Amino acid sequence: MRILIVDDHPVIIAGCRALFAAEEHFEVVDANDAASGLVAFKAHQPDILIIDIALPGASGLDLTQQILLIDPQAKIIIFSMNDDPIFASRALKLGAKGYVAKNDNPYLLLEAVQKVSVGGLYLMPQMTDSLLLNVTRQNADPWLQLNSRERDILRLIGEGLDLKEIAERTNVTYKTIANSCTQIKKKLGLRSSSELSRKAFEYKNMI
Amino acid sequence: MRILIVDDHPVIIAGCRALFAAEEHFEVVDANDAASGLVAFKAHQPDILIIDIALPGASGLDLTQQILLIDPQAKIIIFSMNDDPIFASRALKLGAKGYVAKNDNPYLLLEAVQKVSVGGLYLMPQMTDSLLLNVTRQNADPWLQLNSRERDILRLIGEGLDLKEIAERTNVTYKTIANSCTQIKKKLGLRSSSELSRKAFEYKNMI
DNA sequence: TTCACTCTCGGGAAAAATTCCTGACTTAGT
DNA sequence: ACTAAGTCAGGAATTTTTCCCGAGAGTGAA
Repeated sequence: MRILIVDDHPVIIAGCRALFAAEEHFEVVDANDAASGLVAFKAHQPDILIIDIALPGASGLDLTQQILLIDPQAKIIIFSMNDDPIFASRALKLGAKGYVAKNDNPYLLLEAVQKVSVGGLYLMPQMTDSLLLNVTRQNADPWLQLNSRERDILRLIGEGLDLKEIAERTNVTYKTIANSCTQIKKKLGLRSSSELSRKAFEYKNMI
Repeated sequence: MRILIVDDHPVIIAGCRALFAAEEHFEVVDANDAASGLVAFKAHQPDILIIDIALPGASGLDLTQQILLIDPQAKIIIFSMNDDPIFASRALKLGAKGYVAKNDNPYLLLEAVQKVSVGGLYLMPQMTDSLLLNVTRQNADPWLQLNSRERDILRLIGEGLDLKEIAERTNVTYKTIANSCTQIKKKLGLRSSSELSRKAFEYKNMI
């Protein structure tokens, strides 16, 4: 079974390689950003992909979407620093087949690979509960309440632009942006623009 | 030679173990937060410590200080996600003997261990230049310009408190906090409270 | 002690950002 | 064509932030 690991931290790749080296029948290839990940996917036709979210440039979730456009059957496991279940939820919605957080036992990654390789889904145990809760109440993911312009603004805030710069960039008035920000804060339940800015940064790979 | 690795991501520890397993004469022990790192330090008396910065609870820089209080000769290498030279600068000032970023070749870590074990210092190549620049101009590290209350405020902002909450917590007026924030922004060259909040969060392990 | 200096704390007023309310305009559905 | 819904933006009120200033505490030297 061929596994493609996409991660910008070589030591993580080394850790994964060590994990799979202990097992039989695994062949590992790697890439360290989304662009070369896509190239490696086409070149090596891996059975399973293990993709980090926070990559330089395009995020691992972007890469996931690109790969699923090429091969809707691709088996992708997201392996991320972030243990917020909202990331797992987003990843699964995009079509990933598994989610494992890096601060958990790497053995879970092996479990995930085995489960996903036979067509299953895999989620870290502690994620399933909160995720099920989210699924039962409709729209517990507040990010989905944002419209496309609000999402654009959020992304630009995440990149560090201030409202004036965003207004210029998007060719709308400062007032409009300010009003939209008020909306965004309301929808996401944030109390200040500082909190907004921090969330935008924290979740920029997901927006 | 005994090495203690302190990192909250098991896969990183696995990567490091794989790295050292390929060499002779290394014995690796690990811990996954600052508290158990300190315990492991006392228990195993390692020759070299490899410490992550972003640990849950107390940061790796806190742990570095604690360990150096116990043994000023301890040989500590900081191994962090963060490639901002200001972290390296801070780490060395605190008494760490080396700094390697995780997004670089793990082989550098081996180099660092070898250099530090014989009493040297080790810095990633791309850090030395900007660090030397910082040393030549005095006080290029703007964080040092902050007084202790400003630092407190910055830390509380990093924890997500707003100015009113900080005022209550520290028993000073909202006005005073607001004025101090203005000062902090000026000293650090930040343009908005959003930027301040984000920096406070990003650098909270360093303040 | 007394003077000079510095630092901390916080008030007042001006400036800037944010919010709430509103209306004009566009687009889609019936 | 007529509602319904969504987008854009202005006015006015409100809140936050800045700038300037002064009172008081602490320090050190003559």
